[in-house]
Amino acid sequence: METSGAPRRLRGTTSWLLGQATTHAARLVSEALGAVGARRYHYSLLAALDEFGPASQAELGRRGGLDRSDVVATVNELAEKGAVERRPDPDDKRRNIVSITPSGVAHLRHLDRVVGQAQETLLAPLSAAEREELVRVLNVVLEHQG
Amino acid sequence: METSGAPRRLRGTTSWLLGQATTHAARLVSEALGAVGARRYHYSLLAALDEFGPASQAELGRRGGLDRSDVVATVNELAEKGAVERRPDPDDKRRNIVSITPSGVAHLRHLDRVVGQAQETLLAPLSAAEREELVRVLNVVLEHQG
DNA sequence: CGGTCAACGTTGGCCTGGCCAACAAGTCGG
DNA sequence: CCGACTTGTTGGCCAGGCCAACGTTGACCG
Repeated sequence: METSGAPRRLRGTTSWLLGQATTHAARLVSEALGAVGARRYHYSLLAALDEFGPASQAELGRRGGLDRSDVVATVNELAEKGAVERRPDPDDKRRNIVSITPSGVAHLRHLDRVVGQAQETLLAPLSAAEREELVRVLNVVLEHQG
Repeated sequence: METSGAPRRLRGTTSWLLGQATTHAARLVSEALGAVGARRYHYSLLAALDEFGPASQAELGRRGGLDRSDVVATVNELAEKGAVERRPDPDDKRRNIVSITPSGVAHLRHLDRVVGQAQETLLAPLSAAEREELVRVLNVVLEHQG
């Protein structure tokens, strides 16, 4: 075994790097959202509605990778805020149709700015080119996974 | 406001991208570790010991960003497995000195491979150059944050 | 020397995020 | 009409990250 002298640079391992970076980024975003009284799920759900339009809760869950049960809670909270409207689907009595309200859109815009700012501080040390490359690479990774 | 017609590409937002990528990466690593009965903390702590040598629990916590209380639990579990040894510090009765055992080193090597494999599947769609660049950029970001 | 403050290990608890199981109500294909 | 499936909902589990408190011990300063 060559575990004798020099300390190994596990920290330099990509996997660990990823772990560090991910937790860091996740915390930044969560904190930013928490500061304005929102959670990740709120943002995810509002964004999905804004992007793809009204949908049933199950469909919303599929869009954002949320569990059905979590969609219930999130829609409840957003509905209380008036950011979202939940009404029964006349064509399928099992379903609720969830749609974003104008107030919800405004709220989403706000969250957009907040999250964008968090990302700004995170990526501060990177040049414009590096950021672009990072975004591109991350997109590749994500799309590949489905 | 130009929020009229076309759906916006929120998903393309870097912040959201980061969110997606982070959760995805975190899950991959956690699953890989869980498959061999380990957790993030175990890996983190073993790596810190292997890299920097024996230390008190508080010091270990600082190295890996773990809370003191979590270090206690993790050391307990690792000690039961025989991967780690905890003995009182003769020079400072407040402290315990935690050191990694040969078996622990072997265990760590195993975890290294497991985590590396997870990362391999994550980064599969990337070219060697892209991976290098990704690692470099992530390092920059992390170092900048401290 | 005594007293004060800080660090240590430990216990216990909280909140969040992600997940799963079960259920009743509803839909749909055969 | 019957079985298989979907939907919304409730309840619960486990992990991760954090914080508060406590008793013990050490360092420092008057």
